[in-house]
Amino acid sequence: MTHARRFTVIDNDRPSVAMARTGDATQPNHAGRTHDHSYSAHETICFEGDSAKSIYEIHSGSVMLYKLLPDGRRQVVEMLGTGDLFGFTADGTHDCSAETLVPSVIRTLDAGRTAESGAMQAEFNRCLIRQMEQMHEHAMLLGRKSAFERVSSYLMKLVPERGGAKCVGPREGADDWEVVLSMTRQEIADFLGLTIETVSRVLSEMKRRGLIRITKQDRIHIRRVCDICKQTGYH
Amino acid sequence: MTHARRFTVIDNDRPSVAMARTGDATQPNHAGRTHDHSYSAHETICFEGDSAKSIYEIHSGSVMLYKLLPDGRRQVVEMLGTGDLFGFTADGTHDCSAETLVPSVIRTLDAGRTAESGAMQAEFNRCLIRQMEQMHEHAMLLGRKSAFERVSSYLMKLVPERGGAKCVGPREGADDWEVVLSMTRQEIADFLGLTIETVSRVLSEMKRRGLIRITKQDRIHIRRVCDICKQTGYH
DNA sequence: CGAGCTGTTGAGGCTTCTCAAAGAAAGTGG
DNA sequence: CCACTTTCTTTGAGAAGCCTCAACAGCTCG
Repeated sequence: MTHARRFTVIDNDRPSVAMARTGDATQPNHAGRTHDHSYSAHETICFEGDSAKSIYEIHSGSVMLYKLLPDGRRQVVEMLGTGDLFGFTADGTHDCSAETLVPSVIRTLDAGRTAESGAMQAEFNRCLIRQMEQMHEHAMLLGRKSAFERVSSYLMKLVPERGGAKCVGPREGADDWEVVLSMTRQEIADFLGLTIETVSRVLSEMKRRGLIRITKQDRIHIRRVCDICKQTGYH
Repeated sequence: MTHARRFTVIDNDRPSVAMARTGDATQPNHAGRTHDHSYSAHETICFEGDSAKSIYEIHSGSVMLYKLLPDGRRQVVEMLGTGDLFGFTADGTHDCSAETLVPSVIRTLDAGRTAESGAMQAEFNRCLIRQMEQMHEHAMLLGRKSAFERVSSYLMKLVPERGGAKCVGPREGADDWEVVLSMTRQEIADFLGLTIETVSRVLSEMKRRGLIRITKQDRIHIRRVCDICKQTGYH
């Protein structure tokens, strides 16, 4: 068996914080039934298995979606950012839990209403397609990449406009970059299908090789972006 | 390592089995711009990187989508069946290759046209949401399950109405079932993020434990479905 | 300043992979 | 219909990678 720290649903259970939140501007915007809701970092928006009454739009901030196995193994299946939608369901219940990574404003769209609007359908469609392509890429990472490649791929996701097909190539002069991690090591591990120790070891090894400097725990300075990119498995 | 080979596309406008499937958002309007093509087993429908001119609908049969790394590592990211759609793209090129697993009839929908129809958008979204939920589940499998759990999960996918949330439970009397594999060991391995040897070893181990009998290479008799289900990680 | 987290490092073990070879099954041509 | 080739599958032995367990270090906050 693989995998490490086990989560229990209890660990993540702090809905009261979210509920107690105040100052939510209720904006009648789209089809009439939307609310904006502010969350601080690491708050749960919805739980796997909850009956789904809404679709959520990330107005600002970022969110991770994850699933749990009964024994507590966790897999973070998606990382989403501003403009992304989540909470779609085929059968009326959410298949994932959703948790903020940073302070975020989440717009709640009434699920029944939204289906009526054609423009919104098209927007849903665009968003789902983009997310689906990311899932395909993530499946490749989880199924076929080494720990080193996984962490490298993760870092590259955090460097804007670099990596992948539409990479703009190294900047003139210095090709360094500082990424800010909004996830803990545990969350990164659960995203990459690794253990926390392995993530830590890979980062230490990168440090040893002079590829990165860890300035603060959540700040990683990449000496040359291209060097990390070459470790992602795509070169 | 890759099995990608191009075959000649045979034109064949055979009347459709799947047509009765649902209310036909797919059938009438854009009749000017759809074609049905017949493929035999293990033919490639489109390649990763191809410019995407169409969306495909599986009229009958089944299809796998896969991605390759430059060094030849392959990940099968989705398995699709009758009624499923694929070939959606965010940037104009296919992010996956698609290959039939069994003889299949594939309907080609002109990508430009389809965007106009609201009914079709809704159908696309339904399909994407279902596929997205499957991707989430697959990410869990790839990131967190052991080889034994992966193969068990795979077998359960092939037993109708069993496993997952909407499992109907064991039948009265015998709880056995024979599944027909439409994938080779290599394809199964690439789907499950394992090697062909590991898949083979797990199946042999299941045989040794009396959980299954392999009647032909592509036919597996499950002695008691519940026993396999208990090995999927969900119990 | 100590408690409580989060992250790092080490030693050892287990699962899965790699490499190699042999055994079935399926396709081919005489 | 049978030898032959090719492809697919199974099995074994050994290695590698990642995980588990355990202890320690560093940061944060009262």
